[in-house]
Parts: sequence; C-alpha cells; structure tokens
Amino acid sequence: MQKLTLKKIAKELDVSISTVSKALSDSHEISKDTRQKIQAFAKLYNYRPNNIALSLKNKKTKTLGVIIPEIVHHFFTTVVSGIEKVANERGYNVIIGLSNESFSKEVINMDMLANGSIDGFIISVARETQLKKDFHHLHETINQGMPIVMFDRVLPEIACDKVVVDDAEGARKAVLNLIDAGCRNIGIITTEDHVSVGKLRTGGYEAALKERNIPLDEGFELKLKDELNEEENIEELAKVIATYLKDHPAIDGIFAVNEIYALSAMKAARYLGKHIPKDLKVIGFTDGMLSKYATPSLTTVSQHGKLLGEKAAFLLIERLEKDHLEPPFETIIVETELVERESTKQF
Amino acid sequence: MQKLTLKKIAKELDVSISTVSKALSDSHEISKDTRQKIQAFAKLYNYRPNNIALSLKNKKTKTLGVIIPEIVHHFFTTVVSGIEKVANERGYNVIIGLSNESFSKEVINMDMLANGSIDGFIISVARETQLKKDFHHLHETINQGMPIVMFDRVLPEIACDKVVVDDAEGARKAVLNLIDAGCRNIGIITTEDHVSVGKLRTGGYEAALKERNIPLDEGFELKLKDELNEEENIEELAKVIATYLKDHPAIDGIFAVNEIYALSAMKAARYLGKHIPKDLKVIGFTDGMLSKYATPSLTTVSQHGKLLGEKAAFLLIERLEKDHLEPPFETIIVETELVERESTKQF
DNA sequence: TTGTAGGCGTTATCAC
DNA sequence: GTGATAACGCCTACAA
Repeated sequence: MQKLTLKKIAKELDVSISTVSKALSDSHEISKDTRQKIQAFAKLYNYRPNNIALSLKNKKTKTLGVIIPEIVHHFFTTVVSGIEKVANERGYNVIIGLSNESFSKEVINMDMLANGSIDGFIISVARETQLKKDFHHLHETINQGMPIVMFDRVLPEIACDKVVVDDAEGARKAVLNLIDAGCRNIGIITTEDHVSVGKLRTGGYEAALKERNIPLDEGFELKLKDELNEEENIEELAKVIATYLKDHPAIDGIFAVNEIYALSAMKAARYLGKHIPKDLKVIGFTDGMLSKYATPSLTTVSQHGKLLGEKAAFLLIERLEKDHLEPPFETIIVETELVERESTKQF
Repeated sequence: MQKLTLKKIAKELDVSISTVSKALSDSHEISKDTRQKIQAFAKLYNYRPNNIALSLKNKKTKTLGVIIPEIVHHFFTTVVSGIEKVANERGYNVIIGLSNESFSKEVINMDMLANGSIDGFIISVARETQLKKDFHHLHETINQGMPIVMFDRVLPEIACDKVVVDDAEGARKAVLNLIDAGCRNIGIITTEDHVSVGKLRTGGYEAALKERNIPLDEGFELKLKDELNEEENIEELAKVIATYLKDHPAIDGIFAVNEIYALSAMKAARYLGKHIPKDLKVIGFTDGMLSKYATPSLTTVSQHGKLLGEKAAFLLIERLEKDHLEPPFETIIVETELVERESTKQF
C-alpha cells in the first residue's frame, strides 16, 4: 500500500496525469463527470500531493528553520512554542536545529538546512558565535536570498529583522523596584560581557542606579564565568555567590540576569543565614517554572517568550510571502513585565 | 547571488550537467583535468546540492518527524535533545510537531509531515488520543510504509518499535525507598487512569506495598483531574492536595507521579504545618530542574529522557537504513534511577 | 572521457 | 475537454 501519486491515479482511471492534476484542483477545464470521478477516487484512497515534489516545483518548502542554543531551557522552549503556533496557523512546519552554544554546530546546522530544506531562519545565536564574532554563515545565508529573523541574542552587525526583549528596560524596572522596596546597596549577578543580553541587562541596572542617584560600586557587579552555567556546577555557583555576598555584607538587594543565578543567590543567602526577603531582596530575569515554584517564590522579569516567538514567526512568514527580501528591516521590541512574588516582599 | 545548481555550473564551464555531477562525486569516468576544474569552481562558489531535489530523487528526506504533546516541558525537551543528538550524528534533521495534547492537532500535524516531508516518526501520543482510543492516523501512517517509534506514552494497540521508561519499576523502587525510610502510610498522587504512564506508576506503587505486606488503602490514592495540570491552576492544585492530606492525617509518605504534583504536595504540607521530610517524606517522578532547585530539594525518579530520545532515534534510523519495515518490533525499556535528595532524608 | 535521456511528483503552458 | 511537454535539481544507465 504505497503512497498514491497522480501517475497511479491516471493509470488506474485511464486518463492523463495532467487531467488528474487539473481535476483535483477543481479546474473547469475538466468535465464535471471526470472531475467527480477522479475526486472520488482520490478521496477514497486518500490521495495527498507529495510535499517534496511541490517544494521542488515551487521553490518553497513551507518550513521554517529554527536555530537555538539549547532546547532544555524554558525560555527557548516558550519561544519555540510561539513560533510553532504561528507557523502552524499559516501552514508552515518547523525544523529545529540546536547549536549547543557552539559556533561550529551552529554553522553545520545552518548549512544543512540552507540547501533547500527551509525557506528562512529564526535564530538566536550561540554564545560562542557572539564571542568569536564570526558571522560569515549568517551573511552567506542572507546573500543567497534566504531571510533570517534573529531573536533575543541579536547581532547589530547583521542586517535582518529582529525581535528582542526589552532587556535594558526590564532590568531598569527591576532595579527601580528594588530601590523602591528600600534597598540601597544593590548588587548585580551577571554574565561575561560578550553575552549581549547580559550586557544590556547590566546597562539597565546601571541606568536605574544613576536615575536614583545611587553611586555605582564596581565591586557590586559580579560577572560569572560561562563555565559556571554547566549543570554540574550548581554547587560551585552558589559558593561563588556566597563568597561575593560575604565580601559585600552591605548588599541588601540582588538583581540577577537569569533564574538560576537568582536561585543560587537565594541559596547562598541561606548559607549565610540571611533571610529573604527581609535581609536580602532578590529579582531574577526570565520567568520560568523555577521562579514560580521556588521558596520563597521569586520575583522576576518576564520576557513573554511565546509572544516573542509569535512575532518572529510572523515577521519571517510575512517577508517570505511578500517575497520582499530587501531592507528596510524591522526590529520589534517585546516589553518585559515585572512579576512580583515573595522574594521582594516588604515588611 | 542565487543558489548555484549543476545546470549553472555546466553552462558556466561549458560541459554537460552529468559531467559536472560525476566530477563532483569524484568519478573516475571524468578526466582529472575537468574534475579538478569543476571541483575548484564548485568550491569557489560554494556549491551545495539541493536537499529537496535529492529527497525527491532518493525518496528519502533524511529528516525525522517528532510529535510531542508539549515543548514547554522538561522531560520532552530532554528527549528531543537526545533525538537531535543522534539524528545529527547520522546526518538527519528533526522536524518538530506539537499536539498540545489535542487529538486533532496530532492528526493534522502528522498528516502534514507524512506527505513526503519526513522518513519516519517518533511520537509520544497526546492525552486526548489515549482517551479517545482513535488510532487511525497511526495505522494509516504505518500502512503507507512509514515507520513509527513510540516513546513514553506508548500504545499496545500499535505494532511498532517502542522506547519506554520503566514506569512501574521506577514507582516500585520509589515506594520501597519510602518504606525503608520508615513510612508506613504512603499516599500516591496520580493522574486519571487513561494516562498510561500514570496508571503504570500507580501499579508500581501498589506492587511495592503488597511486597512489604502493607495493606492498600483506597483512600490513599488521589487521582487528579486533567484540568488541574493547567498552569493557572497551581494554587488550586495545592489546595486539593491539602484537603487530601488533612483528610488522611496518618499519611507520612507521598509518591507523586510527576514533579509538579510532588512540589504541590510539599507546598500543601507547608500550609498544614507539616515538616518535610520529618513529618512527611515526598518522592516525585521526572527529574527536572524543579526537583533540583526546590526547597527542600526533591527526591525523584529520573527517567533519563535524553537517553530515551537517543534510543528512539537510533531505532528509527536503523529501521530506515536497513529498509526493513516488517516485524519483529523492538521495545526498549530505559531504566529509571532514584535520585535521593532532601525530601526523603531520615532523622 | 563526455554527453544524452529518463525519472522522482507536481503544475503550468500549449496543442489537439 | 483532454493530453503532451517542459520544468524544478539531481542522479545514473546508457550512448557516443
């Protein structure tokens, strides 16, 4: 019971292939009789046109390539769900490629997909790519006429549509919230500078302090090495933060650029016998499961990942269907939202 | 700067298409001279064969279709990462389709992919599909010669390769652990019966009690309605569990069939002033982030999702490449592992 | 050593 | 109203 094709239908009903094709698209060129006969037959044996053949003919695959650094990651996962939603609504499929934060895997994955498998990319670049600043694969892709939409970790060097979280503003609002809650010595736990979003969030932190005339204390900025993000270094992470908190006993508020850092900060505070939120208030970035279920539950800056994914897919599909690959390009900023929970409660 | 094709190279170098094709596959039919010339040209302009054309010709797409109920879900996400790893190693791409636990979305998604876009499926069926027991889409797919590998939520009614977690045994080990830790009145928080894994885990729970001659108390089994799994019902969930715990004050151990239920049980216990693990020990199923970062950290049954995904991809690719679609089919059981943390510590 | 022709499944154009 | 033909990009058996 192999797949049915136009050819087989044609042979079976003793008509030509093109007659079948036309009949199935309900063309008025074909007599009502033959049309109905062919349609009935096709329906009975559940004929479906072969996507691959259509792709070859139309030079459109109706599938989007999504390249993300990691899939076991709540934020990216929400973005993908948003992409998938819009893609599906508009008849597109979604192929996922994982870079694992590696430059070469990102390149290989894109190469694999760029050769006809997809119509366009939605990508959040790997950390290593940001570090190396080697963007040849992105340039080549665009030069070949394949549109790219970047999200979250975007590159100013690349001319394409972008969807970003309002990182700086989200961080600013978070830090202002800490200040309003009475914190005066606010620390930040962030990533190394090459991670664009880490840098932006740090910028927002600094802006908020400046705005309220709180002097910036360099020592209050803790930049954590990339290696500490590995799963097996959970304990190590908390220890590093504990040391930092001990070295700066005045700190009464922490803004962390992600959930894990925030939770680790809470754990570290617990080691030191500090009560949260009484002695130390904490705000994280990325509103995932962890924040919701933590004890105390964690106040976070929600990024609306799903919405972000929807916008990215929308942007890409619009560009594809309008067949308009030239500038101007759009950058959509998705607003963040402060979700207040127990870790910043006032007494 | 459009994509380069054999045709264009042929015209450019004034040879025939087949010469180019042969030269690029380094065929000895072609003289060393022309071969080198063509290869150099192709390399210079970065020629890549078009995947779609290859797929059409070879009737192989080298891509796997993965259908899962949800992507914002740690377990499925780890499985996908395992699938992606093996797929990539063997030159396959991965298309993701989300069913959102809906029967019709599952059918639509599979239909969309089954028409040539992929070579085979890896699927964990939607809750609604298990409930409806309508498997026509799966049967049709298999009848058309497209192999399926089912994982986690598998159906005995379908003849295909399967990869499952050792649910019953994992549950049994967990409950035995509770008993050994001194619990005598052990409750279970589980799903409705139509969820296959919920049922299996409940079976393991009952087996463990029987094994240790602890009488089964029907009232100790709390079956939670599907609706309570929705995000917005977090608080509701904890309340239902709190009522249950209050109604059965003797309970000193809880086995929950997933992370959320386990965490909600801990929250409920906290409402009631019960100390964990002193008054109540808790074990969950699914070793995700939440368990690791909970306070107290949660003892769980780890399912090794990534390994499971790797096995599933391996099974599918093997079957595809051996071009052997007939029985016998294989069922691989991935062992679970009890990860002991604070929620079951003895005093 | 190189080139021609046919076919994978589809649709569109043009001829009958 | 129906059918033959070409084309999408590739590969390969078979000529030349």
